[in-house]
Amino acid sequence: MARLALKEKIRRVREDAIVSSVNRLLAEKGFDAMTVDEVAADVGIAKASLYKHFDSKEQLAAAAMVRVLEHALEFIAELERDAQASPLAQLRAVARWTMQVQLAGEMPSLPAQNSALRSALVAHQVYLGRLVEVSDKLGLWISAAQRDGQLNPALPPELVLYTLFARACDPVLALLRAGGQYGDEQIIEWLLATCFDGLVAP
Amino acid sequence: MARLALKEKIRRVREDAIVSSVNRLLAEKGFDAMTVDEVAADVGIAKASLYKHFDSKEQLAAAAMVRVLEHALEFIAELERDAQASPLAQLRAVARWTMQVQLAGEMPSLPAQNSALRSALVAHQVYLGRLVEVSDKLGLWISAAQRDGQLNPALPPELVLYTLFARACDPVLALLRAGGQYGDEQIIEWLLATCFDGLVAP
DNA sequence: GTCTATAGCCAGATAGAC
DNA sequence: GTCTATCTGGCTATAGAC
Repeated sequence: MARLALKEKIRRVREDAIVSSVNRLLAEKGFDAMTVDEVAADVGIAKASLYKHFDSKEQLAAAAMVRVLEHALEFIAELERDAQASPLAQLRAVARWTMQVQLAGEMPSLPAQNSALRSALVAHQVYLGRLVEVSDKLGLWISAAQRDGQLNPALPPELVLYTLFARACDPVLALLRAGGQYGDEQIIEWLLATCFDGLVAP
Repeated sequence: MARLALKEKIRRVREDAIVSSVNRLLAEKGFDAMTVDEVAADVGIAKASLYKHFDSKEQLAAAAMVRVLEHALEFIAELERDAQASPLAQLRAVARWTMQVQLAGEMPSLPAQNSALRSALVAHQVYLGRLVEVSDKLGLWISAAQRDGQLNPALPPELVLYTLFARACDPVLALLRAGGQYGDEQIIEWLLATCFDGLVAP
């Protein structure tokens, strides 16, 4: 029994290291440019060993997405402890968090059009489950903020949700940073402003 | 002389057909998923003939981008004829146009992270020239709108420019359409609203 | 310039020994 | 489960006849 548990622990640690490498490489180069050889080299194991843990490149990407979603759920759970904050403030905090993750080079970037990847993701029960959890949590805040008159009630809640998700992989972040003129915090504040308050004058 | 001009005309028509196919395929599947074989089959010529016109897959993509930028410049030129319109209205019109192009399946989608493609693009003089032209035209309107107090003057003009470019390939558009509940015009109006006025209540 | 046929390469996945 | 070595398929690009 103890030996089985130990092996299981070792397996989890190894898979955690794999997912960390995948997560970083996905953030750096994107799904298509990332190769399984690179992942194996980065982890420091042979490619064949990788395939003992994950069946395909798509499964690797799914595992990375699951990790990100679980981190998001942890962050959301922390926010929920503060019952004082308004729903709008909570949504802004989540958006800020996603931008910080992106600037830290830890947000996997998956092509929306890769069909093999898409079908693997929609068939991935764990991924789907986490995605629904996050969507439900955010959906509650969105509805509340619209009832309170903080968010524009004319917008469908799904539009608000998709917009927040899209800001998590907004290319504007990387473009502004590439300019090199502004600090990360300044960039995030500006993007939050354009996301929630728009481009027009206040 | 006449024969040379005729051959030149034929060449242009053929290359125009090629670029049309590339443009559509890039919009449908993206750069990585598009294969040169598909392009050749779509145009109805052999792959080797394709390579007589364009040196590489990257050059094909660049040609498609040049065409889109030239269409944008034409649209901007039309807008400039209406001296009555405010700079903000002009920018909204441009943003609406990019979304219409996207929904029509005519907006090429290039991965931001493909390095071979990026280096080919930054070395492509015609592409760079058109990109600068569009940026300059929009930059004038952005500055004017900020002076008028229509656009938030606290935002750097480049941030506004990047934000408009990003809306031209916003995944939210496709997500909302995939839901199937709303018409294209409705979707565009909502996205324009979130882009310029933000998510918060008016 | 157009075609058929193929070179050359690379990346995902696997066989089989240990 | 880990490794080395290899298979396999698909893709970009080109050779060479016409």
